[in-house]
Amino acid sequence: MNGRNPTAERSPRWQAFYEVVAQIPHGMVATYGQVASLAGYPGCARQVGYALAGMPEGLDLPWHRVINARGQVSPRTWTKLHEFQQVLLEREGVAFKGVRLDLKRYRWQPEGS
DNA sequence: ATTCTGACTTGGG
DNA sequence: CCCCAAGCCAGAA
Repeated sequence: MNGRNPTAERSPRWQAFYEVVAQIPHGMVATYGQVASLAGYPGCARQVGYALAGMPEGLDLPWHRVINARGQVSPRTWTKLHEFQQVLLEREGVAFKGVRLDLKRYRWQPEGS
């Protein structure tokens, strides 16, 4: 199913997810679970993907920098956006090894650690 | 109110 | 490395 913009704006959780995604630096990536935790909602990884699906088009978010824990772009069910997503990442200098990328190398680590 | 589904994660085998 | 079950939230029927 697809998202609806209105719900995104009245849901504080989705709002928090967007805030985190917006902070992912160029050339780096974060997993859904990571975004969820940083947003203050650990365990809600699924909701992150759900929120991004309903992301307003006007919103300028680096949604392509969010991938799954396996280090690969999550395939969409009804669209080919995953292909586009990989292109966008490669364009930022992220190298894919087949369908995956090296998470240890490209994973975003906020504020030292 | 109940059921199903989805851009997921994690732990075990 | 792969596959499976459970947990998770929100929206649609």
